[in-house]
Amino acid sequence: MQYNRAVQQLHRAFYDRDTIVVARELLGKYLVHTVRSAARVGRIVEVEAYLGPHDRAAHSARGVTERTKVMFGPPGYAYVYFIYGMYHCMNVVTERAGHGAAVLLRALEPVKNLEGRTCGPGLLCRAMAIDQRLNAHDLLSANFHIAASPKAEPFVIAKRARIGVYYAEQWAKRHLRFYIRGNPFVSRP
DNA sequence: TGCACGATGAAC
DNA sequence: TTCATCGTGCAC
Repeated sequence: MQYNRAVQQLHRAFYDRDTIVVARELLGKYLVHTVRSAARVGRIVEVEAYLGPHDRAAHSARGVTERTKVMFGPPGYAYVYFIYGMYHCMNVVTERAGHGAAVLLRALEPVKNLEGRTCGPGLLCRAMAIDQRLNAHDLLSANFHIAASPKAEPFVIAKRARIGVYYAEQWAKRHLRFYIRGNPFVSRP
């Protein structure tokens, strides 16, 4: 894989924009986590946008807490949380500090050094070796970041309702899940 | 200090 | 449809 971090790593300004725009543009980008000098790389094929405290489905809807404070921090940081007693989920914090928005990464297409399934937020974190230790980690770093893909292949973006947020009333119905149409690694096409 | 439940995934 | 499994948030 041709890869030049200096050229391809996304900058802070990428994340400091409207959350839906960031969510859509994260599709096709490469998530990179280097573990024991081996770069694990996956192409992002499915995401969900969580818009802020007004979004009833977002963790930030409960306000600033010990867990959600990262979501209210500056953009371009990882928000990693533990769920159902066994899985981790990874988000990318968006918009300016205090806003409380983030994009959940739901599925990856394996590119390099990935073993096991990567379709679904829990499996994705397991394959990428992402856990609580990476919570609040800056994504503008050498070992953990997101980069533009070396060869941008064209794709069509599909949008659907988010998964597992049935309790969020009208917010449960909004089409804030985005994925690459036809990609076999999407968790729920 | 206790307890209900969840941005999941796998089995049945 | 059910269950594993435990941190978080809020009630008491």
